[in-house]
Amino acid sequence: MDIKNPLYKNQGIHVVCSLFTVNEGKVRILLALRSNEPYSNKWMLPSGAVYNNEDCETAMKREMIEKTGIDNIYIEQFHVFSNPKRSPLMRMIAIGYIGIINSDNLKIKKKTEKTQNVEWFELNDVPTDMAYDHREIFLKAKEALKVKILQTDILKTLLPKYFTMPELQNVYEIILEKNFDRRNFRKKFLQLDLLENTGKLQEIKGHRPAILYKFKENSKDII
Amino acid sequence: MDIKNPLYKNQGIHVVCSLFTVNEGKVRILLALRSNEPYSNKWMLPSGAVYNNEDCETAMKREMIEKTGIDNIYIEQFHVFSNPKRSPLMRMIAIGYIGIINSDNLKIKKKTEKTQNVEWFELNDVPTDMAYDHREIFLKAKEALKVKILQTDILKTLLPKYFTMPELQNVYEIILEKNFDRRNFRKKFLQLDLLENTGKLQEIKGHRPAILYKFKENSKDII
DNA sequence: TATATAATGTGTATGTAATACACAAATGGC
DNA sequence: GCCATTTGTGTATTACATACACATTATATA
Repeated sequence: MDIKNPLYKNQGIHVVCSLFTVNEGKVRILLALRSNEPYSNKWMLPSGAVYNNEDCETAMKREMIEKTGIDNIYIEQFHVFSNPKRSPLMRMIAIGYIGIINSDNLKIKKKTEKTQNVEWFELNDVPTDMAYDHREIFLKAKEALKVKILQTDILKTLLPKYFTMPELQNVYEIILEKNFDRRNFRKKFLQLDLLENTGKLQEIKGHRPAILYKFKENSKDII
Repeated sequence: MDIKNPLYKNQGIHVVCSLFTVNEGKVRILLALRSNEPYSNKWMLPSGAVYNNEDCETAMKREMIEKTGIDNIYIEQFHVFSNPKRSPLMRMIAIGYIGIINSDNLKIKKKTEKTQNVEWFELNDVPTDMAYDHREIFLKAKEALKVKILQTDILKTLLPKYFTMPELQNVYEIILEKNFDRRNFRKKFLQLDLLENTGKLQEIKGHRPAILYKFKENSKDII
């Protein structure tokens, strides 16, 4: 970071995103591989500095497009990380964001000069030795996601357009780290009146295919 | 703010606290009167700059002691305010905190050079033309308090040591901005097994006095 | 074509919590 | 002693959460 650049001279404010998606029934998070020091060759959460002419949300979306090529994500701040030693070079606080995107909308743009080497990791496969305090940020984001999946309608953003009931249940079980009874889960979800049976079936071999559901248009929040 | 001071040169990070308490059955918030420009003579939420050798929580507690003389508060961050125009002099982001203190613990220290003119306002009497974007921060803090009163045990910190069931219900009704049935509220709260009947009665004239309750030692969170 | 395999889909009974609602009891003031 | 005011209590109904077992639909294979 060039601290002479007047856009963020001595600014010390970073935004950092834990971007979640679901695809092939797995919950995944996007990481970027560092190519420079410090923490060269370590994985990190996509992040960047806030310019003085933008708010943090704008900065976070701009950084995501620049560094990962991913556009049109839903983001929400969840925690500020401000340990004075969290960055070895200079004092940097980080505004932590949760990002949500569904895998249908996932079109990674062309690489540019700023684009980093990014990859989706299953939640269980996230490396433990990440750059900076990003491991801590990731763990706290997972906790924030638990709350949000129960209290908001981010689920609609997270899931692909069509999904089966077992897939939906699986996403809940992975995020909340607990298991549900299949019959009760289905009953509860259907009576929330959020889902629409598309009449179509999953294409799968070897056993009975599941019904494909989608979210109703204009369905209200879960709460 | 002296931007040459190396402790927070060009730092641009503020912490700001919405400190709540309950006394005489009323929910109140602490405001400070500005004596300097900008916004001279307007009320503001207690706030201050984060030094480079401390995290935000430490800075918030230090500022509260310095500016208001109030020590030993429970604080929790709830939102970052980062509109580039929120402060007219320079780019300042604000980490918003909710603070909770019970009125028994409220010993305001002696005035010092830095101490501001502070006052407790009932939630309904908070002035609408506050300094900076502090009105917006206050409104968002009230919303965050609604969530926290339902999902955490801040209630124990908020209330004085002894309180009556109608007082408790009143705090809930003010914060959540809705009314409860007296019988059901009491039943629900007692079955949570958080309260202890002290056997004492409220001292009041003109009608039946209410029983004084206190929180049980080591009682678990409400959730 | 009959059977096995592997998953999905469905219904009912029970317990627990939320809601709705009306009257009796304790104090102070007159 | 009676009134005014506010607190304290119980019960019936409804909605939601939990526990649990068997039938159905598809493919694979003998």
